[in-house]
Amino acid sequence: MTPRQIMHIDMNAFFAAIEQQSHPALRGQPVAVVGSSQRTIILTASYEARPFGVKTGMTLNEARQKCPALQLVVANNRLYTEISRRIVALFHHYTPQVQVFSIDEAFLDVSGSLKLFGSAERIAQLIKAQLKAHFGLRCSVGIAPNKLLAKLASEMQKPDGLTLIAPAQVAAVLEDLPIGELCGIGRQTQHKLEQLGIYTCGQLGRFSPRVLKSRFGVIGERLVLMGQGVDNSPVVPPQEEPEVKTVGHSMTLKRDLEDRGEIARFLLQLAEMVGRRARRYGVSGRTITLTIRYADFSTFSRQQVQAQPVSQSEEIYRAALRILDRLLLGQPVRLLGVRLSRLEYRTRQLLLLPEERRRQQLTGALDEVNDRFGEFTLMSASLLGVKGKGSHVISPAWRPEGIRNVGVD
DNA sequence: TCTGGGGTCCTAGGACCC
DNA sequence: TCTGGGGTCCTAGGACCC
Repeated sequence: MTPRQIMHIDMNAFFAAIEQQSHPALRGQPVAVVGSSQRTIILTASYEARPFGVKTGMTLNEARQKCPALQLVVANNRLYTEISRRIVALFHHYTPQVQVFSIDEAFLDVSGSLKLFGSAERIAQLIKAQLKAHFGLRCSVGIAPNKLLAKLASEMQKPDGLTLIAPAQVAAVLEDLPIGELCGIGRQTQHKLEQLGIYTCGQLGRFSPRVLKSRFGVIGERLVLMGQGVDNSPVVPPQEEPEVKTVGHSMTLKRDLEDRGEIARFLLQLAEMVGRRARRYGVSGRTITLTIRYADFSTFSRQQVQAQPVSQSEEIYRAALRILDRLLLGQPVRLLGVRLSRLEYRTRQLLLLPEERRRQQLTGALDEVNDRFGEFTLMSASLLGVKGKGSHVISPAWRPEGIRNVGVD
């Protein structure tokens, strides 16, 4: 069996680069894209800002301290989404096997396209040239026999990189590579592995799967394979991706709240956002989860199962409120979240009572107006007292459609 | 002005049933 | 007074990704 040729494409400083393209004055400047709310963080830093130490996840204060000349730009989600869609369309010129991994990352299986275009490297060069010509954007490309290694390869050269890992090079590349470099091994797992004396992928690949399984459960066996660079997971195009399993929204409040009435109004806002998206997907769900983060950042959640699946904002709101009513709040609340899960995709229109159907139709019309004119153009009366819109910032992890599928099968 | 927001998957314990 | 077990559903938390 000939090895697959998998490509991972990572747009370099995607949001910041787009802003620099649309605002020439920002070109060559240290730029950071941030959310619109007050308690936001750095979403993306341009390559001019990175040498100062400005990084994703930083607070604005910290970033400004490190780089006083930093230009802050509020994220323009619609623009990023549109450009992402056009870039994915460009990828489809080279293969139908495109997996959108996030708004700025994709996997391409080009194994079937080599005869047409010559080689994977050639395809990468063509894509890079087109991204530069059409969008003025750079990317880092990794080419390898599987997704795990392609992703690793694309990380190796930034910005504007093109890195190949041929099957014969895999063992040498991994031997001394720190385990934390692999997608799927985060800080906690890295720390636990290090306690076992495992620091490099080479060591991980030689470790006993049985011992790791006893410590890590199912992923233990996978970890050894990852250390060996083995990953048979396919590139999954959007139409084959599994259905979304949960729909939720959360928001960090402008200031910490103690008043239950105020908290309830934000819950209504979140329930409305969740309900509207659920209805747009055509789903309803039986489980509603309320998440609370206290001022000290400790976070917990409580859930409630409904007798029937729901998608109406009001029902979601009432469930969230019932959960809140049972809680004794120990501290001021910093963040609120509402999530709908155990989703069902059947819309059982025929089973509805006439009254319920009328209400659904009304909600549908409300959704349509909101979709066209933006969040909260129309809303329940009790929401009118809430100042400001939902910030609705998307992160680079946002995807145009479908859901993420990390993992090594 | 310390620390966003959207997801998936796994685990562990308890309730409950046969 | 003894201390089975398998299965499912539910809950809460934590690790991971961008």
